Amino acid sequence: MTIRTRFAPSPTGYLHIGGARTALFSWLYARRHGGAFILRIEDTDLERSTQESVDAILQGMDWLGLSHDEGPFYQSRRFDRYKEVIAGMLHSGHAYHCYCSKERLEGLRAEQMATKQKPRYDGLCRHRKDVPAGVQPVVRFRNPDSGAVVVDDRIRGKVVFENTELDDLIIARSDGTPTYNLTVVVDDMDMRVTHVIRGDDHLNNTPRQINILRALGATPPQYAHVPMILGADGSRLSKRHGAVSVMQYEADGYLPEALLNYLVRLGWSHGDREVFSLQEMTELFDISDVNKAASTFNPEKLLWLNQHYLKALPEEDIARRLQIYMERSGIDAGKGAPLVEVVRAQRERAKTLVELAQISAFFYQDFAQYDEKAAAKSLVSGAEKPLSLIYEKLHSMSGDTWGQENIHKAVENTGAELGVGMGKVGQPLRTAITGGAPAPSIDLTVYLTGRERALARIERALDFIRKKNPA
RNA sequence: GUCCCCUUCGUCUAGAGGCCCAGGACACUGCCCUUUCACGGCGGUAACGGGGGUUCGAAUCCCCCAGGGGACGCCA
Repeated sequence: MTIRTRFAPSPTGYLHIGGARTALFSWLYARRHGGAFILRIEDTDLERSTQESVDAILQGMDWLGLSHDEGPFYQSRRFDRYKEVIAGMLHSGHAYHCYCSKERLEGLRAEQMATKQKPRYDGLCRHRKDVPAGVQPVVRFRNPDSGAVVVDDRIRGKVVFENTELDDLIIARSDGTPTYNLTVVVDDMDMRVTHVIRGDDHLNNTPRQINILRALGATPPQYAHVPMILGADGSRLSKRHGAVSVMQYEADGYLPEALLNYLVRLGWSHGDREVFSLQEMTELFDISDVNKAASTFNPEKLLWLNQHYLKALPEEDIARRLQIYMERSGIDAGKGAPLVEVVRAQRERAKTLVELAQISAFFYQDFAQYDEKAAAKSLVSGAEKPLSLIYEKLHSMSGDTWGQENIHKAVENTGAELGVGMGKVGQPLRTAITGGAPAPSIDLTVYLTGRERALARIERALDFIRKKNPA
């Protein structure tokens, strides 16, 4: 039997971290077994579903590289099918019309809570023969009232629910539209989904869904409920814990490789291994190796992985991506050293692409002002001589002598001629060129900045020193 | 409140009765490398929620408690 998994988000917001991880697990499981990964948009709640959310989810999946084989299917376009199923259930007696008002239901709930009972529908309309006038009824599933349902979960093991704990849930609203518990069941059945991998907030829905499936004469799929991802304070991950939208991470300069790697390690592991490419996780991942306990989202580790990939991926690849971030911050990387060379020189100094763009900006455009600390430390009166001398040496270099090695010699000679250490030359020069930003070795930094730009920066530094220390 | 689930360093986790006075990773931290910032190398601090069993022996099995999370909607 071919493995078929699905990711079924409801388009009421962006693709968040938790959703991305369940999507990843489903995707990995399907890929691992040469199966199919289905994308389904659960938009039966017409009030809350939006096209923007659909787009955001699609965009997030695309950025992560979690490609689907079938879909996206929209539940809102399958209403006829659901109506057909509901009619059948009504006909067979597995469902019935309920005319109870919302007020009665609310009262019932309040009463049950007050007497410390689990709130549930009392079944008043189960055997109702009359049809109250002027009331648009909902449709309820007639849940078995005895026995138990065993959910044999691939992650949790066997979980038993007594049918007496379950009530008759609404499968169609009074306006005739179907609800979640009916649509998932029908779709998973129609789409021949073999493994339902989803958040464990759905574990409690599972016995109801199994009952509906049985009423429909279908065989329930395999279930795997993955634990939730919590924020640092132990509560459900939300906006106040920082970024939760997958695309926010893209905006912040994270690499999808890093996010995927971080996510897969949340609740899953393979020995002591920490780094996995998508290819590697596909080979190693198994749903039954997923942990049962919820895990806390840790931004620092994500950052570490991001830096790891910034260092490990091919430099041309990083350069190509960096280009986009340079453009976003208004830096024209066309005017100056090839971006690949800058990436090679700078990448171990940044944790995100945004940061990499920031610390590399000085190669392509003048900085607004010096870093205060750096200027106070190195752009002092004693730096005037070394700067003037290195200026002359650099100035005398022409297009074909302008190279890292010659610059290195020039810096060395400047120090030697003035009888001072490398620090007395290198430090001021560094600040003059970079303004105080983190940078590679001084010769490489000067070289990549380019002759004209470097000379202009030294002049600027000399001006700065003279203004601060009038003769 | 009721039902369901969970519980190893601050965090992610390894561990499926002796290999564990508990291993790896992030973070933190000491030293080394480095006349910037980083990278890197070598160390360090730090955990089996509590209580009962079972067993020659328990982080691993059983029970109870506590704590946390989830569900209880004409949301998904």
